[in-house]
Amino acid sequence: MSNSEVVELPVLQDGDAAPCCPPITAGELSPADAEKMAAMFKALSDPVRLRLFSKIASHPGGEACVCDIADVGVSQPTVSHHLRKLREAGLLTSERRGTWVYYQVAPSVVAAMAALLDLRG
Amino acid sequence: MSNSEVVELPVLQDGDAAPCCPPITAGELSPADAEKMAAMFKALSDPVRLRLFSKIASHPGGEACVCDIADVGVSQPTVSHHLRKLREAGLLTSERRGTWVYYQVAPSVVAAMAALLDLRG
DNA sequence: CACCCGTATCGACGAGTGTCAACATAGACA
DNA sequence: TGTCTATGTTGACACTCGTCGATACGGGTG
Repeated sequence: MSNSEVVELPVLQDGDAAPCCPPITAGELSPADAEKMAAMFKALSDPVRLRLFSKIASHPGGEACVCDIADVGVSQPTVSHHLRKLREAGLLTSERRGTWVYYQVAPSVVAAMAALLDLRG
Repeated sequence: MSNSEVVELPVLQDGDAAPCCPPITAGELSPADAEKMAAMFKALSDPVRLRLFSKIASHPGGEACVCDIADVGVSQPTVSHHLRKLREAGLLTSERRGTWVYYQVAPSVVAAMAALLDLRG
């Protein structure tokens, strides 16, 4: 349940505070960078995953129990499936505390997302 | 070839200078907003599309002829297919000038993308 | 007009994705 | 130990997606 078995953590987490890829307008994306960025976007390209992610991100501390966010109109296994995808993409981390499992937004991701969506024009 | 037949232009272009959706950390995303945002992310969730988009975005004026960007390792019909997807997602616009077709990055998208990717963790 | 070049569309194929019901696993508690 | 609750995993299904070759369209140029 910890994240130790996650094979690859793409994008935004390479060092600690620097994004993996140059700005998209700075020049042609290398195939490798394109692959990493696409993986991140892909993880966010499903409405259910987006709602799960926003529910977690908008919780105090950027963390939430599965039981608090599971109401998105799909079955429980499907919720679990989507949370796994987000975790494998490096956007979430998970931690079991007693009976419940808590998901947290990976640190550097929040700011990047907020900046994208809060941007005026 | 003009964009007049595009059925829906999602995200980031509703008014002119305001994004369609609230910041992801501001609260739970509504199902409708999640759908719109997911459509945008989906358009960017393919490495080939990402490279095409970055090639156009990094060209002077944010515009490029297809012939200048077509070298991404896939066949010409596939390039055309991906450019259409980006256009249908509202991320690009296209215009025919004589023999060649030019694609431009939709205005508000550039800044948002750059902000996301240029952000320091 | 005929020809060539740049780009879009069509049809088909294999691979991947979202979803569910059924089952498995892990803690809490009696 | 046994049972209940919360979550993850498995297997199957329909559907979508990325890709290509073949073909069509549109505009120069001869």
